[in-house]
Amino acid sequence: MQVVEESAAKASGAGLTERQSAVLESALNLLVDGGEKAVTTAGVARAANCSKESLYKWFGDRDGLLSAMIGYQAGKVRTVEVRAESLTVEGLRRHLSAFALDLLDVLSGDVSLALNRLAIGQTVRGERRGGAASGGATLGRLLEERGRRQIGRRATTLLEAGRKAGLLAFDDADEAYGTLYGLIVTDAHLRMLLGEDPRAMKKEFAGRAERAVTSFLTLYGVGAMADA
Amino acid sequence: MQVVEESAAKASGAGLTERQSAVLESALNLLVDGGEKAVTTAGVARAANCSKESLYKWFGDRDGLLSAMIGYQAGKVRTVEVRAESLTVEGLRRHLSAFALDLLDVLSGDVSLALNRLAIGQTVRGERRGGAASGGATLGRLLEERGRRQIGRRATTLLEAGRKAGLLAFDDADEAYGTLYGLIVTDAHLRMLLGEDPRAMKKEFAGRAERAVTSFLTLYGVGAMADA
DNA sequence: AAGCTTGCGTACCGTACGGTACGGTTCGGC
DNA sequence: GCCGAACCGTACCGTACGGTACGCAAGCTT
Repeated sequence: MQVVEESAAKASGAGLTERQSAVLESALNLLVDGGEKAVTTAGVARAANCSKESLYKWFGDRDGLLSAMIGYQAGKVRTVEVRAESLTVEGLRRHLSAFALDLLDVLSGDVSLALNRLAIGQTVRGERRGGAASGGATLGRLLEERGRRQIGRRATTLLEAGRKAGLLAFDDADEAYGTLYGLIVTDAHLRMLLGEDPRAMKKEFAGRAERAVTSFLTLYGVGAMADA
Repeated sequence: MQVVEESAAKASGAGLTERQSAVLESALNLLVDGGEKAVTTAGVARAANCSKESLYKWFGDRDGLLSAMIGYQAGKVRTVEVRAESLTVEGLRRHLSAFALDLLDVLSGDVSLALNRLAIGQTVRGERRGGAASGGATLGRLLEERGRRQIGRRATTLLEAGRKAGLLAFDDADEAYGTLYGLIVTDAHLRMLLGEDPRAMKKEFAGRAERAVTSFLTLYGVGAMADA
């Protein structure tokens, strides 16, 4: 039994045909420059040259579509695993700076901002609205799991490597990561979510990243690390 | 010419009668436990026992109503000016801790979270949607001006006082404040915006504030400040 | 007491959107 | 060459909401 559907299809996300991925891509574009209200079922269908009926067949629901959009986008972000061996002072600093820049780049991305706005807009009082199609995971949680946690893992492994190499000192890796995150991002993310122009902020990213890393090393670096 | 309207009316906000303030209060309650979609003109009218016609007469528009809600709530937050004279080492630390706790309390408040979600939900790609009634200020900008900046001023004056007393060392007060903000808040605000239960996080606020202040003093404190 | 303003309650209209149904078309399999 | 599945395009339905209009009661001003 030769299953064509499996050989030809299956893009990045979990069990999505190419067609469906293309549709989600269109939907994301729509979301990016129109906000949530621009993502109407008719609008997506028109933009993607597909029928509403297919949308409902594939995603079940408008909420299902939104969830799929988040899942799809999150699936595209692959965090580069850092090879932590042979970590030198300068190497750690470089890796931290690279991480800081990557983090700022991700957070300031058009799609990321749009999806965060979407998820936040759906959120109500600690509970989330709208039942997602695939198993009850909600948009906010989804975004947190697939985005934040994912990128956090990369950072914590880096920090652990630094500690193991005797370059960093901390008790709780998550706490240290929290500090690093705060130093890097401060309120930039929220300001962008509220509408501040990301392009204007991107110019400051390099300096911001450097300062954050320097401060972080001052706080958690061992010995002469801070001066590196 | 004895103007009754002025003697009897005018609550906290700019030119709002008591009745209107009461209506806005109802609307805020509605927003807090229903999200933006719960704030319908009919719903607000019903909750506040007023007519839709009055709503439109007073606020002109649904967007005007939303703007008024933000302005009203922002008007209620009065930041306590710190008397910066006679600043001691311990005093500075206490003030910083108090600020940190206040900040976390404000950001985790139900109304604050709801309004931030509202403003973020209205935001699209650097521009803001929906023309506010009063002069074109938009929701995101409004929230930023009246909330963030306001509370930021309190912090920067405190930091300036610390520097003048020779307890802190920094070049740019805003930059130092940014660092302080990041250390205190990290990603807690965003997590709450995405639906994390604020009550669960509030338990960690005290410890979080202390750690943040200690770190901040390590970075910017002069001499033995950090050990205070 | 008459008149006017204010504002409540309700009914109403237009529109936009989520969701469904149906006819027509393309494409792979027999 | 025929069949069925998938899918497009569109038309359709119900509902919900923003915004407006009208009728009517309460509280002033004169």
